[in-house]
Amino acid sequence: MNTDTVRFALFAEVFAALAHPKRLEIIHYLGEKQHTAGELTELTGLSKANVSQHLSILKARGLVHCDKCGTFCHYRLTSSEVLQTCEIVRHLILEQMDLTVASRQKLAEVVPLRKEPS
Amino acid sequence: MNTDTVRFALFAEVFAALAHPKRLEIIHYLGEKQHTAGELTELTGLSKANVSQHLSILKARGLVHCDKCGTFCHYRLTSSEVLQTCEIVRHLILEQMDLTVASRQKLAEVVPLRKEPS
DNA sequence: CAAATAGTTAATAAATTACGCAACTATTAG
DNA sequence: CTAATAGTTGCGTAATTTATTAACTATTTG
Repeated sequence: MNTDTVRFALFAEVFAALAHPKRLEIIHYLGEKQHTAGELTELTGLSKANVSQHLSILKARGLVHCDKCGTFCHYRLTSSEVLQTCEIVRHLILEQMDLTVASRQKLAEVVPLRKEPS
Repeated sequence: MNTDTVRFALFAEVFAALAHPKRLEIIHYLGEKQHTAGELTELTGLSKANVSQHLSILKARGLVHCDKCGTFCHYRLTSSEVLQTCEIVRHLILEQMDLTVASRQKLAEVVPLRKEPS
């Protein structure tokens, strides 16, 4: 197993942690301010156990950090770069949507689109 | 299904496309210059079919674009933001490594680490 | 100490993803 | 038209991921 193989696998693990809608939602809430596991349970509507599992995945990949305080676990993002990553992907998605719209308009110049019933 | 649910799902799909070592390797090669599917087969050491499957996932998520030219398919990254995303994650990983080293050193100040037999 | 609260962990079943193989399409060359 | 080349697609199986349930630890409170 060469160095690059390990490197790509490491990257893939971080991306895999981000590859779940509910984990992204958790990250979104933690981007605003820190939250306890219980608060995230309410915010996401998931079960306590499920939130805990998601948080442990995010923690294992170094995306969130946990401060234990009594019986409460205060979670927060480890770095602003977590949100930055999401922000760039947001641009990517928007670009792609623009492209879709653009190519649809281009198409419309050749074959006029029928107005869909609203 | 509310708007945010859809939004997080969309993000998750893009991250899922990035959550595979070989797809990241493909992105790495495409970051240097465009390549045909056949070239990527050689570069990655994967089977032709497998490369094609990975490329179709990357294409479906809008990360790569394909120009067909005769029987050849020239693939390229759709945007420099694909590499930017990887770059930020690289920082995240490095930060985390630094933290690991730092906390290990901090620990060493209290409880001297025994040298492991090499 | 007992009960309540906050959270984690383990086990399992369902769903998803990955990959090899074979069959397939499409383009080019003879 | 036939063969060769470049690439894609469908399918079966193995591996991984996910969510649920129940059981668990740890801390606080009465």
